[in-house]
Amino acid sequence: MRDRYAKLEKLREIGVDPYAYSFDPSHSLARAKTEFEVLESEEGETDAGEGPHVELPGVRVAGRILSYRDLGGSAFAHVGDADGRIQIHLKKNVLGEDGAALMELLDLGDWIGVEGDIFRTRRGEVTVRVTSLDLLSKTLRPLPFGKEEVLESGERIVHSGFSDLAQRYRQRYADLAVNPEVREVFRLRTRLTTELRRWLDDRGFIEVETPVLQPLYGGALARPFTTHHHSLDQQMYLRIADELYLKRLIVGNMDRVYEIGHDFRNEGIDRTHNPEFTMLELYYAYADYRDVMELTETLVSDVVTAVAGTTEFEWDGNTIDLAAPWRRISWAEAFSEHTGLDVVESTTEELTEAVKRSGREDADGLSRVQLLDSLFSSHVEDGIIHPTFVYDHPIEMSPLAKPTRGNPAFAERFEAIVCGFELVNAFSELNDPLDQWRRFADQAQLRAAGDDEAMVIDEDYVRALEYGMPPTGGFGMGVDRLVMLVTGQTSIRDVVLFPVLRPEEVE
RNA sequence: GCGCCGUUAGCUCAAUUGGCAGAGCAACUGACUCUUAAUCAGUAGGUUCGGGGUUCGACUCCCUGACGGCGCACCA
Repeated sequence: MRDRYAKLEKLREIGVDPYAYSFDPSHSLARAKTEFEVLESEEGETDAGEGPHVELPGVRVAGRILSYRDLGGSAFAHVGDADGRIQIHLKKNVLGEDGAALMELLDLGDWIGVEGDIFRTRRGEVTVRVTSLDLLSKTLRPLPFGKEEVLESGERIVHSGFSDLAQRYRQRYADLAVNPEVREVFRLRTRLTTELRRWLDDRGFIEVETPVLQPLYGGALARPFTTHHHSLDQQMYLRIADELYLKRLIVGNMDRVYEIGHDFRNEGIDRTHNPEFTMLELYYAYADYRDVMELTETLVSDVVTAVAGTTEFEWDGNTIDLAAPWRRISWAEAFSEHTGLDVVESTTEELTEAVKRSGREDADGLSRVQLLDSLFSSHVEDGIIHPTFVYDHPIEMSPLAKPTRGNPAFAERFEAIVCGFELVNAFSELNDPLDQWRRFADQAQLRAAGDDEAMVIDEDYVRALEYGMPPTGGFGMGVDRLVMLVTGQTSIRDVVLFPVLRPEEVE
């Protein structure tokens, strides 16, 4: 870095501002290249060095220097921007004295703007013959570039690239700058959320924003992040779910609503859990959970097709197909199939025994619900690879869902499970205020008994239900997890730009 | 929280049994005006993650701490 500080001084000495104020490109790098190729095909021959000499004159482009090959009197470099790269040819006798002096002071990573004509070199690469060179921003810290090889097939091989995971997450800016495939993951992520919105907007859903900072948390079973509002002198929480606010909107005659936003859960971190994650929740009037199942499989299947052109994905060694329809199996059936136990008939002692056998030592203190949940996660969920709706959960596990018609020990709820993790959770939403009150009361009892993930009573929410909520279906979907499936990433950290990490000291 | 593995130059990695800490790329100096993992000649670059210990001697062995990966546990 010391060398680069010296270059800063030299730049100022020769009258170059190392941090320019602006530049006005005529083309993005990708467009410049494409436009040249179109021109070439219109004018005939494209054979390198043969045929008519085609040029696209007067192009102004900008980007970061990715590679540099100094040949003395001239140099070749690759310049990259957000989604393209192009080779440039710098010649000292063309650039003149000032330009030549500037060339001497360039480093990998520097931002430059150039003007010139595009031609194809003898070796066949589309290249800008630079007539004017501007430094836009000097790089003081060397970027961790690898050496790059592009095979005839167009495949890009990086040698000794930037691969230390911790560093890549902490210095995502450097990761993005040198690893275009990382940029591609996040570009695809954005296309996916854009398509989700388009799909929902087309069907009359409206996007809303509900509070992230809440006086009470609810809508899921999880520990919250807690904070304090000074002037109200009140405990506040970061939301763990959007659910209760969105359903208040259904009460308020907003028939179809959705929200894409961050939820926060104060739980462990692993490859499918980041404490802050993106949830899509939607609710619509007059629907039950069967309707939501159809909506779910259609939505996912349509949206992934729109962004990836396929519903088939390779993920962690499995090939999965997200095309509708998805398999359906009842919770009780899946449970007895994989554990050999009956949900209703089994005694709490039998369940406790089974949990202990599955390797968990704290089984004795657990409630029946926790036992069932524990067995389900360890025996059933992990084994489900292909998209599957598991429906009709035990009602004690589902305090916001209507009882299953004709079978009130269960609730009209489903989870969509793919590759061993939960992608979607949905209900026929409970709209009976008296029943909802009883369910909250049951949760309060669990809480009193020491289950710190049980729900807290939300009296205002019950008041809203008293005003009447129509029959409603709704779901919550883990957007990060869908992005993981579509991009083939097996860690949520690879689809979150700045994942939660332990703090470090910056040198 | 528990277990296993890891942390060496800016980046990617070596270092035999405990015996002089090395390479490629990047950087720097020089040569070269169609190169593309450019090439050629040379130079410099280190608190071997931190702290403690064993030893004549520690990158290497022991203890401890930090950070990371994987697995388990927790977790809609």
